[in-house]
Amino acid sequence: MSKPRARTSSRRKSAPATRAARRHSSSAGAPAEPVEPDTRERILAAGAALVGAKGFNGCGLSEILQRAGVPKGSFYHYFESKEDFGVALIERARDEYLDSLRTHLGDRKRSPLARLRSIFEDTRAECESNGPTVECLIPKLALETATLSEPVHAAVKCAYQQWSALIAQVIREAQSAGEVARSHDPDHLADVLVMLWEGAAVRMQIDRSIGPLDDFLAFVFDTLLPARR
Amino acid sequence: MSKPRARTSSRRKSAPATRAARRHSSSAGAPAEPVEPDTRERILAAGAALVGAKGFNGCGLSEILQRAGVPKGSFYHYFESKEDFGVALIERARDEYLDSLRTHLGDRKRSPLARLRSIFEDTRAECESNGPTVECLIPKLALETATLSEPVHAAVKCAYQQWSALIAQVIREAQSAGEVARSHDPDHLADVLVMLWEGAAVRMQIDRSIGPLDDFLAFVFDTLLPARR
DNA sequence: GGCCGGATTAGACCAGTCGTCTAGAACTCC
DNA sequence: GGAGTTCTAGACGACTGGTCTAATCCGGCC
Repeated sequence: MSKPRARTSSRRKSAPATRAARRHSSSAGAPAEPVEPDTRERILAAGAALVGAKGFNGCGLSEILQRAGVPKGSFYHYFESKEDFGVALIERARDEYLDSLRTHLGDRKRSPLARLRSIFEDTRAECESNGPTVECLIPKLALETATLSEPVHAAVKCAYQQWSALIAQVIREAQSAGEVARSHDPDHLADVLVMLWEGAAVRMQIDRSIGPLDDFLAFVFDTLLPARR
Repeated sequence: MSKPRARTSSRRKSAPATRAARRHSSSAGAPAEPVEPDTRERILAAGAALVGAKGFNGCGLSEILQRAGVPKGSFYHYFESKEDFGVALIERARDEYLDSLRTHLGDRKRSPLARLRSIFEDTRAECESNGPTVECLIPKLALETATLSEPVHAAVKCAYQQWSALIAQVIREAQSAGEVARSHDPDHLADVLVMLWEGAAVRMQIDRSIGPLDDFLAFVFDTLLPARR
């Protein structure tokens, strides 16, 4: 029953987008793109939007490709299978998110606690403007496919570990700076923050309101972290 | 784009299960079902297992029906559509969970805090024995379909509100009994607990370990609730 | 017994699924 | 200019998806 499955993990094969096809208009949307993004990225972007909205199994390849303005034949040039595509989607979302995290956390002009706070408030602001529909792709894909596909599972797990580690690091700095009670174990506290944030994000989608994110911020920064002892 | 969609919300059409269903209990009470469970319930049970494992869009009707030993033609006698079936799935999971919650919380022989703790520890124990794969159907379906289907969304939302309300209630009792710091607002605290638990459940599936649930228990009952101030 | 009418089932139906495959266009490098 | 690689193009196939209509079952009624 199970397909043969071609072991290799994936990892963008090289730099396939030589010069990024100039012609080939057909692109429905993009009005003034300086250099139109390479095909692979276009597929991923369309996929992220669609999968975020309708789930991984909820949308078909054809739909994604049509939205990306890319023919089917190209898809299988860049990805081995839909599953492989899912992994790429997660890696992309993870890299994007972790990069933004590192940017915030590396801002030495602010105190560690302020930096920590900023990463959550930033997302909150984004959700406020884009509507609470903004989807966290990762938990979504995680719940939907993690039980089925080992590669997807691995990608998700890795994303969470890195995320937790970054938070733990800034907590340590905040403790050194005396901004956070030393009684908290940084690693456990980081896990708690990540879990709570995750839960808030899920709840936000359910309530269709950013209220849960506000609850998160209020609880974490007004109650939890400043706690004596 | 969107299908015509047959207006009526759903709500089990009447009493389709003529005799078969011993009036389809619904009042959880039903002790021992001598007669084999009615068809509708069999479909729901099979669906819960399969959807929990593979997602709502990840498994087809035929698969569910085959597992339930019910012919395909019968499905549309009991449900209007697959979406309607999804709603029923959620309502079933919600009723089951909330009932078990009420049982625990109504146990007057224990202190409010002990009761609160027991509902989480109970699930933890269950996950430990059944493997961490145990799926919370509700968040899964919520993330997967809530953006698409209004009825599903409503069912999920309702489930969370009731859940939160139950937790808030027992927190109030615990505060009256002096077991939990009064500085916490019961409603907000309940939301935080629910979010955190939700996040822990998601994380459990990702880590494939009940570690996150233990982190939850330790954090909530050793650190958060006993907090002075 | 003959008939009726609702409950239940069987299976056809087609749109849509993922994935394959062959042609050829576009570009690079010799 | 020509050879070779990369990428695009989209028809195609095998299959499954959810849905629905037409037939069957079965107990009750005259």
